[in-house]
Amino acid sequence: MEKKLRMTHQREIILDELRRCRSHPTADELYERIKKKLPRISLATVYRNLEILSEVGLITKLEISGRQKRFDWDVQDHDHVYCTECHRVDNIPTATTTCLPVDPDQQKGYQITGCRIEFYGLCPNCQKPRKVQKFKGDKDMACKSCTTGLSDTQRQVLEAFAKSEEACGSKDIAAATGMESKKVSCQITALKKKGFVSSPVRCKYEITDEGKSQLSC
Amino acid sequence: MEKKLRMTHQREIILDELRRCRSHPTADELYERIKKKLPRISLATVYRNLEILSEVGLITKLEISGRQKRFDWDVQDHDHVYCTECHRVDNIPTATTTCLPVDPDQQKGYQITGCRIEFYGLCPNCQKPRKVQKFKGDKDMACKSCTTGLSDTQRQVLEAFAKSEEACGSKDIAAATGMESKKVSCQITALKKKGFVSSPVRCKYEITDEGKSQLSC
DNA sequence: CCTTGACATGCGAATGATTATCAAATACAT
DNA sequence: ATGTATTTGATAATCATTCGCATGTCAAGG
Ligand SMILES: [Mn+2]
Ligand SMILES: [Mn+2]
Ligand SMILES: [Zn+2]
Ligand SMILES: [Zn+2]
Repeated sequence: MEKKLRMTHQREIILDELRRCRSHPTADELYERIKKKLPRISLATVYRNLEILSEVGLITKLEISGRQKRFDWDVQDHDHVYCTECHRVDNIPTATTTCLPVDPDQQKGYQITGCRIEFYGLCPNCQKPRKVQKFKGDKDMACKSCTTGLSDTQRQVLEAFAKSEEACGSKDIAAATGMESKKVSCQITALKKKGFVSSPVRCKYEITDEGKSQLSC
Repeated sequence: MEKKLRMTHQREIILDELRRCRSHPTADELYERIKKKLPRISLATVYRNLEILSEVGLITKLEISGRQKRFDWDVQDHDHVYCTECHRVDNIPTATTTCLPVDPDQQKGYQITGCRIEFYGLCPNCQKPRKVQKFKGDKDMACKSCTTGLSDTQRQVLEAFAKSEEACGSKDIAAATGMESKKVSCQITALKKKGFVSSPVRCKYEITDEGKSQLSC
């Protein structure tokens, strides 16, 4: 009573496109590439087929911890590393399979059917001196606030404040600079710590004299 | 310049409640338990605090492949198994740490900072002859539809529909039966295929005469 | 006591990834 | 060629999680 698969054009292209990827694309990345060949394809179709193809074992679905699923044309059993900064995923050769910490089949009453090993760290790109760093929350900002200068982003935010006649919120700055408001509010917090902006009213901020002088450096 | 944490009542209760859990609850499960002590607490507060507590190392955040995050009061380094059927998560003692397949630090140019090992399989409960089975997609349902009868779960759902005056959605049934709504909607799909429920409007279902007669067997 | 300001909370709305729904199109066994 | 089960595209729904914001709390200092 297995339902049989049809080889539709879209299914073929999806498989083909994944196979010519050396990387481990997400459904969405694949969708973007496939749209060039099949402009009318739906994202749902991509998801559907990746699911089906992995069910029948033509491709592998990678479930990297807590993030987007990725897909692999390589159905051989192998492990992966992912970069905690840019989320890139690569294959990684593990020492030997005989070395796997697999305990006797029955553990805690579980009937174990598999094991996933994930390494994580920084990819070659992200090891380089921080450039387009992802936000890491307050910790990062604390570091930055130790330095005397202003990051490009902070300067941008501060300049937006300088242009404003009255105290304004993070949303206004976001609109003025085109930055994400999340990022903006982080920057505001940092600027506030440095004393370059102050908050006359809750959730509203304005540039301080210190901030103004900072800008003119 | 680290921001200092306050031990608020809700934070205390959240930590306390997690610590008295032998399991690895999700934020939502914890929220449900905590609501009994703090009925006015917000789910966002639970999330926020679990995040903060794990950041400062008082608890551990588990990122089990592709599903809900779970939390662990135990900050010792240890591995986990999860059941592919019911998604329960348990600790699992691995043979010896010396046996980990950790290759030399530099692999593929990655600077590896960690490794996660996840075992999966069937928990003791789910090894028993299928009872409260999780959805497995159409394949499973096709099988079920070959059988003449109704599973316990399906009967439960169908009974809930029988009690309803008007067409209702999976959420309503979930509420009425106390089942997960995801599970419910799978059951509805199966029931629809069997012709025991029909969909007068998108996303709303009602019991059919066939369904009613099925119930009276 | 009465302010302040940093930190926290509750609420609701937003987000992002994925899945479900359903009418219309299509593949493919007969 | 035809009937029908499968598949598609478009879109709405779902689910877990996070964000924005007004409000609340509390320790420290007038
Ligand atoms: Mn791979
Ligand atoms: Mn544990
Ligand atoms: Zn990277
Ligand atoms: Zn189980």
